[in-house]
Amino acid sequence: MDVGSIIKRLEAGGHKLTPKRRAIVEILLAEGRHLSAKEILQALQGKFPRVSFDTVYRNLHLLEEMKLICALEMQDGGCRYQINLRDDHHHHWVCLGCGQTLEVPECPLPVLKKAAGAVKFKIISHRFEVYGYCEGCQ
Amino acid sequence: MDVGSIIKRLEAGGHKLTPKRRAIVEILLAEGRHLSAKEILQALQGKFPRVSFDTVYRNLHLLEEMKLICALEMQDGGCRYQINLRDDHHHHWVCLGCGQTLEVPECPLPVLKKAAGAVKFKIISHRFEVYGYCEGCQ
DNA sequence: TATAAGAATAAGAATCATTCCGATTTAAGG
DNA sequence: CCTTAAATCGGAATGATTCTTATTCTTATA
Ligand SMILES: [Mn+2]
Ligand SMILES: [Mn+2]
Ligand SMILES: [Zn+2]
Ligand SMILES: [Zn+2]
Repeated sequence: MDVGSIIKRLEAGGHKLTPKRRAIVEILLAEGRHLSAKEILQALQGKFPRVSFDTVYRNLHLLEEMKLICALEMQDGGCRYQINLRDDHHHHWVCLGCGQTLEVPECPLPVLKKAAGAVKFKIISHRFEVYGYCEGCQ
Repeated sequence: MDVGSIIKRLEAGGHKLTPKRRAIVEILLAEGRHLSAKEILQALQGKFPRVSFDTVYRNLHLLEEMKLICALEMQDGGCRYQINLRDDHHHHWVCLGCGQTLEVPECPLPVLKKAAGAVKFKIISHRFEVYGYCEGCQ
């Protein structure tokens, strides 16, 4: 993922390319790890001292909708965001030490659905995250 | 699960049996479905008009630690609580309509760990919930 | 280049679940 | 009954996220 292809996909979706929007993407690309909304705001304030939380969240929601970033729900309920390296639906192992993530090879839902068998339940959404420490942080 | 066996386990754990603690257990048993902290507080205020949120959360956390209740994390980030019908670790299908829950037969984690194979990652915790509509609510 | 329309933003208030605090009360054992 | 740690109260504080209104950009089109 690079700035160019992300911008291309934003434009294809009919969204404006504003300086703050571009900067948020650049910050996420430059950092490589998952960042909280607050961290993104602080990084953004380097270039734009008057930027607001509202702008950060609005853009994060947009980028998430377009599947350009992954939103990771943390143990404490907060969210962290990172550039999406894949196009398909997937989950993460999240390192609580360094913030690195590993991607879970397969979503466990299909297997469970098969196991549930007869159970009639219309699935709307699901969440699955694993928290711990990567090799380097143990 | 009945009040008696829950009280027995609280006492075995060295915890006092206070009127509010007992009432919270009774409310969860009587309702059968998962309740938010606010709903529990409101029900509790029927008997104890001056009870506080602090008391509700303190007791819910205690009951959860003792595995007497399950805390379900909802889509919106809030939590709901219900009497734990099983002693082992498990997850839930949560009906967004009626609040009913179905228990997932198996935790997907062991299978994933095997699939991950060589990955060295010290797991601290994980979350897995499925949201949707049960047969009656579809 | 000028204009218009809609998208995006700023600033700060509001929300809402949850936690924290210091003062007071209470359950349970001896 | 006494003692003491545990539990509670009342309300303030927290912190992430959302909302509101006025204002400013972007982009397309004339
Ligand atoms: Mn990912
Ligand atoms: Mn359960
Ligand atoms: Zn999945
Ligand atoms: Zn599990």
